[in-house]
Amino acid sequence: MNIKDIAKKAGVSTATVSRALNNPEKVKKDTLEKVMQVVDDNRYSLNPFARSLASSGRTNNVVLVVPNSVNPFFSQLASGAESLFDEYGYYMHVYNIGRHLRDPGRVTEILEEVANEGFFDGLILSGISYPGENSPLRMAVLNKPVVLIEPNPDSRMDCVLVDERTGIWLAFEHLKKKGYTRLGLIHGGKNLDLTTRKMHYIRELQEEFSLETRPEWTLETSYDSVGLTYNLMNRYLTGGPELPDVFFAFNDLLAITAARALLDHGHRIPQDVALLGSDDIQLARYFNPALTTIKTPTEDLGKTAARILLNKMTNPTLPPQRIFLPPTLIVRESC
Amino acid sequence: MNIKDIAKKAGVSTATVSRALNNPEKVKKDTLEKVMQVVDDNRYSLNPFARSLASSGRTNNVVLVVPNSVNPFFSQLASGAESLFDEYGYYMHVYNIGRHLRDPGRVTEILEEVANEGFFDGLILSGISYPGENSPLRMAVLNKPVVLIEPNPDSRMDCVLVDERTGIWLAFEHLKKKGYTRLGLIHGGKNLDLTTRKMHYIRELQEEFSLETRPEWTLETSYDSVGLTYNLMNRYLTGGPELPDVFFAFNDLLAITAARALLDHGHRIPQDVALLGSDDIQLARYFNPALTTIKTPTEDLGKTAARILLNKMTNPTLPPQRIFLPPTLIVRESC
DNA sequence: CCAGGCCATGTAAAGCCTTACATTACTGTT
DNA sequence: AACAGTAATGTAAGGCTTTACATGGCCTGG
Repeated sequence: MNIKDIAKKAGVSTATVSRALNNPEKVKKDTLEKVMQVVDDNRYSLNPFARSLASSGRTNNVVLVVPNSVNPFFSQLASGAESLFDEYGYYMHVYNIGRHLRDPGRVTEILEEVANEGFFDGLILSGISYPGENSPLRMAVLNKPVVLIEPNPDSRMDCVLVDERTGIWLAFEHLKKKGYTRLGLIHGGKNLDLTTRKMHYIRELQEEFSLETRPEWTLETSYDSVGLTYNLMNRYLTGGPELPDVFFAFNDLLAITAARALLDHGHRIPQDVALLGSDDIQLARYFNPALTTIKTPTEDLGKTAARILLNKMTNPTLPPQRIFLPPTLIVRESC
Repeated sequence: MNIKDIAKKAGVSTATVSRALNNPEKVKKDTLEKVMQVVDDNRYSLNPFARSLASSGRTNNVVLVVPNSVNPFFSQLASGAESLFDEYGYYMHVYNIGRHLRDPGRVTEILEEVANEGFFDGLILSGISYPGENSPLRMAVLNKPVVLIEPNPDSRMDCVLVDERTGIWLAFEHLKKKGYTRLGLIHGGKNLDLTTRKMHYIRELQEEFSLETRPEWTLETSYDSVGLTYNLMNRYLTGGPELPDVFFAFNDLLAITAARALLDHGHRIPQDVALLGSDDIQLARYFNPALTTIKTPTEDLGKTAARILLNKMTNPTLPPQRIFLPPTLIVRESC
């Protein structure tokens, strides 16, 4: 069933059917009704591929790629971006690359395929380290506007990032003021971008605030699985190890699960061990104890990326920009 | 830049270029290299619309429509579905209909447009009440396989649902055993499907378990905004009202925010007021106090829906099925 | 040395729509 | 009644790829 069939049945030309469906106001009322009748009777709808092909390919879709859709951080980011896209008549879809994150080759491959499928006008890549300048991805994707959120800032692309270093600086200042000196670290995987970046800044800054770290106080768990995180924390604590003054968890999800394990082992927070999170996900505030955390302006991150992409889509020749958003420290109960 | 240009530059036919790009193994090595060189030099990629048009429209994309992507419930559901799609080589994108949920007309419109864009092979609709038999959506969507999660079960479509009634039954049994008789309710909006459904079952069952409800114990907040929920709870509690024995929150997010408000007003949980949630989102277990909740087999819901859709996509003539998944009661600290 | 078969490649039709331009049908004016 | 001008509709080209079938080259075995 295609537009020709409909045209024949309605006794009009294909052009008229096309107009009836796309610009009803351009068709006389009688004709319109006649056509629509046939369309409805046959439950017909235009073939989207032919449509986009013929009309040179606008889709009104954009996609947001996230590394872990279960982390509320990315939901919030998505929510921010979406609100803007929605306002401008775009449909935002999110694609989660999660389970392949440990395999950079596969990530590139997937992105490339998604890009090739290409049923969208623009792309936002969030929290994913971007394969270098000449990667096939880059080429595949380059025909469409792309903006990056929060990766390494050294590429030549549009990106919006948060200044993690000052986030950590702020947090450390707070720790020092409160008199903490022994710093535990909880991250979710040694080889992941997020981890290495934060680690880097920590090393850079710890001396300035006289914070001591130790291998036995730095815990490797998982960004994907809170279950795993809890178990690892649990096992660690069962040994009754000597604890640091404060644990810095690399995201709030980690912080919350760690908190629970700490609590379950009878450690009070913050009296016995303090806890510092990162991100300020929505629930951070409602958790008990409420989380002290380095707030990433999550919604803003999404909105800003969306704004850039929106510009880029209407005007593809715009030069790339790089926007830094400032983190803040939210002091609550846990630290 | 199209396949013809590439073909010309490489001195081969379009068919060869097409093969080089889609089935490299069908092309002699020399030729392949020559073609790929030109492709790379020109950063060329096949036009996805023409591609899908020519190959009669397979895209390897599926979309999952959710009503609220910020609720971890749906993230988990998505995660379940995705794991299966991934296994079978499909890319799952999620579309959040969130901010339009209060306007059913708009919801239909959006779904219809998304369906018309139609760059996917199948669709899962979750937690959204489905516009009746003859709605335009139905027609728009009907060309592709659709499966429904968790809506009203009376349509003629594939759907997977959880038996909410027995969930509530189990919970009420527990409440009775524990000696609670005064039941508070926290929902997120009077006119929403989820609310009316649960309300219905509650009314049906409360007598059997001698649970008293009262207008002043039933609180209307918001499923979308935990901030709003907290504020409303806060305001409510500030009056120092007489509290029920136990609050049943219609989802865990509500439960957690309510808990926080309760705690902030000095009510101990469960000693002063107990709290019962619904869904069993991941964090429910880690919250302090750990949430007693009616567990929806969330991942399974997603997986099952995915499985049905997968079948339906390969064999569109399959008759519609309806699968019920059982909820269970997870007793933890809050009740 | 030739028939038969396979491999690599080419040719061209098919897939379905949009839209510039051409044509026809009307309306209202003079 | 004729004409101008506008509104409605039709014609057909163009958008880009896939793929069935055709072709030609080369190899193998008899």
